[in-house]
Amino acid sequence: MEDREAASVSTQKLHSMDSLKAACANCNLRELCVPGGIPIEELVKLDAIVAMRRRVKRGESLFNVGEKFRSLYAVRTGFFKTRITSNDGRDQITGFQVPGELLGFDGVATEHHGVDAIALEDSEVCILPYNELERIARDFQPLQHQLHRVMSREIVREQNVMLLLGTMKAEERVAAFLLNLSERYRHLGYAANEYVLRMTRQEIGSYLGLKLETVSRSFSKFQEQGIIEARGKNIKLLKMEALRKLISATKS
Amino acid sequence: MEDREAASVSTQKLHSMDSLKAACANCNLRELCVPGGIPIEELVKLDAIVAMRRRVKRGESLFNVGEKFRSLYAVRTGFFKTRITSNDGRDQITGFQVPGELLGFDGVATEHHGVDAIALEDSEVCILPYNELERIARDFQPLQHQLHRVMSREIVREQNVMLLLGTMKAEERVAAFLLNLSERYRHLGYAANEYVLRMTRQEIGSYLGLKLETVSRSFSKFQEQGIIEARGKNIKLLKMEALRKLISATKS
DNA sequence: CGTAGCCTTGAGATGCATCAAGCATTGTGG
DNA sequence: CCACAATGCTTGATGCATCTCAAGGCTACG
Repeated sequence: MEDREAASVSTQKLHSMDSLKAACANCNLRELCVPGGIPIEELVKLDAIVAMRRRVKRGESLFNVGEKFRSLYAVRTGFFKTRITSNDGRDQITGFQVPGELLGFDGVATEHHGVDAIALEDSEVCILPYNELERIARDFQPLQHQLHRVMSREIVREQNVMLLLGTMKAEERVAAFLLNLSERYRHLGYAANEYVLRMTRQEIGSYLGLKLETVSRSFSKFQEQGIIEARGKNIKLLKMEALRKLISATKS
Repeated sequence: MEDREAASVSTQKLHSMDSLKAACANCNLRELCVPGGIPIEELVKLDAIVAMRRRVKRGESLFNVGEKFRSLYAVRTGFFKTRITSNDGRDQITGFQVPGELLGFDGVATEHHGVDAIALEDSEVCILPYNELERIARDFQPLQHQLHRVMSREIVREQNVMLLLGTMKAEERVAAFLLNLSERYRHLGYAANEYVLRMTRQEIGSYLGLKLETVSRSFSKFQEQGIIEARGKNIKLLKMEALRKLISATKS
């Protein structure tokens, strides 16, 4: 419930010399800046408000349920999970976030965060104060539109997770998960067919609505079939086409 | 893929005399207008762009996957479902919409609709042309903020559905569904403990990730226990507290 | 080097899906 | 207005996918 930005030691104001280029030029702020083709003079304005950074160590949270919502966060480096918890203590991972992705939209509705955001490795985020973001979005239409696009994309992503949770079998879910991660790593410029998982089997299971044993068994089965190689958290996708077939095996 | 607004016979321009009051004063446009406490002069602007209506008969669709996105829709009267479909033909209902709620946010990201929206009874919607909505949101901060709140609320709603699909047992899901409908009817000024379902068992099942037989059995069981009375689509909630207990029966 | 967390694998239990049959309700055309 | 067809709903019997419980091995970190 506290205002962490004010208190956090790891929050730092960038030197103004840096800030012109730093935030949106060097930063992987793909989601907000890149797709709109935002011109340089507007990037400067954005830079001005995105000048704050914050480091979050592995296992620590960026924000927690109930905290006052003030900012969105753009992942610069690292890896996060978001987690929702019900009254009676059930929880579910609602997403994993990689560099370039935005966090915190759940807080806009109620002005309080509705999920926990937890770093799965040492990470760094850009802080985007939400009031200021709304202000410059009013003056600058492409940014406004881009902001709406990102929120809409999150809605669409969640609808697809609902489809996965509501209709797919365990192995199909795991295959879809592996391919989704692959696609996102590729998009970041990393290898699409070989990566290191940042989350545990139990976290994968929580996201997919499965128990960790079921995730493990799916991995083992794919490995027997020669579709993947899984040594702990090291994953190689040997037959991506076979994985794709698994999730689109025409059900009436 | 067609531009229905232009072609539809049931779309009608309101008389300008009416339009001053009609759209946001008489209309149940709760989500966008009411919570912000939007002043009358701004309501006039909103009215100007919301002057178009459209009727959708039971069973017909308001929009379909792949259609060009141009507008959001506010349900004035009636009842809708939204449905997502995967490549291989699996589908899932992603939500039910009652009067006052907005439809179509999934289209903003890609400029094409990602779900089908289908009327479950004869319905009427207000058409909110999206470009114009963005334009006046730029000039009028409370509307901008309200728009963001509504999108955020949709994100939060979907996260809660993910939690339901990922962690709850069949009867818990059905109980949660009945209570959720109850709450929304209450909010519309109807009885909270007695209502008529507008959707089939199979549609409820699709939304909850269950088969229709399982939904039916849950209803029957609740009825045996005296918690509800279910005669076809007529539902009475006799013991709301018991229903609430069902969904928060402390799981470790 | 030791310990705690993480992962794998097996065996058995169970909740939900599937298949099937009959009943109820709604809408339609005679 | 009635008869009938189509659609929706309920209930039972059976099968199977995934969970649960358990044990042992692996890995990473202090």
